Amino acid sequence: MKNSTGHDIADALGLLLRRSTRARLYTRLTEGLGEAVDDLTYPVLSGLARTGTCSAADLGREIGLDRTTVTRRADRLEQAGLLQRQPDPADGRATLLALTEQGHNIVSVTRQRLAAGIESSLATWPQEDAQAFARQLRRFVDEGPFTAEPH
Amino acid sequence: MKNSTGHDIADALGLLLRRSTRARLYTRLTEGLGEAVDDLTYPVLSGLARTGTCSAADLGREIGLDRTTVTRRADRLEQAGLLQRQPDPADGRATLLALTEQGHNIVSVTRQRLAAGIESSLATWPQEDAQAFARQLRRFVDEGPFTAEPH
DNA sequence: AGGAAAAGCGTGCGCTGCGCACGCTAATCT
DNA sequence: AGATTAGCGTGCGCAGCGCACGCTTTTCCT
Repeated sequence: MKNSTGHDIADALGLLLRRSTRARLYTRLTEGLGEAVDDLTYPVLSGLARTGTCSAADLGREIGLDRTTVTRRADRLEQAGLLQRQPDPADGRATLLALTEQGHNIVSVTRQRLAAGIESSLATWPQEDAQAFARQLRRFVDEGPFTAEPH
Repeated sequence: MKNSTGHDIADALGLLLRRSTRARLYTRLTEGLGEAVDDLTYPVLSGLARTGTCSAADLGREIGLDRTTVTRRADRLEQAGLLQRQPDPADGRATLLALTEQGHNIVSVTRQRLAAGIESSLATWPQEDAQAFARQLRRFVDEGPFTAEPH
């Protein structure tokens, strides 16, 4: 009955979440990338990079926000030239959101920043440990208790 | 140059954060625990369990919120009997926040829920893998790129 | 084929939560 | 002792969120 592993992980996870709230992490990652991209708009940018060109409603579902909220955040990003609205050629009502090249660049930069931070903090780890950890983390996240959607 | 480990971890981490935003996770964890405890008030409760009885200002620093915000959330928790205000015997101006027994119970329940969820998702793992993962995760979080405080 | 229902978008509006500024009391410094 | 500082609660303005509405286009049903 020495299985306190669940508690250990819960503790570490709690600490991780406390440290890297979306707000905190994204604020830090997007520092100095222009006024339009901050902790609120970045999820839209990043989500769009993940899904590829799509509608605001779809993107909203992806990142867990209301359609209208996405629209407004997208407004800011569009005005800054990071994002572009295109009429859907297949559907006259629909408006597609598409990253511009500049938008893709921003996402690249932030992702690079995050990966670099992680790698530098892994610098002292034996490489095989780091790789094992990466695999396990991936598996944990995929199978984990947070897999189910909000509803 | 095969070191894409940083990117792998960054991806998994991104997914994890997307799934377990404070709002989502805490909403789920606090389900059915009464009207006073939700994703907003729970961090106060949980933080107070961590720090022990302390002032609202201190607690605010701990959980990254403004003093006044903590005060207001604490109001709700106090009204529900989960938390109690005590005049600081050593300082006439100060007001200490202290969990009631009922408050401690709530925290226990949510922590148990989280640990149980994690353990069940680890059920298929070899025990030594799970323990190794717990150790590595703990180390990663402690040394990690998110250690530094916001300012 | 054509009218009704549904889907998609943007915007007006009310609600909520946050943090700053103020006023007050108590402690600390000179 | 008088002045400054620290701590608390509350009033207030601001920002973001999501619902509801009006509009256009598509889809469905007869």
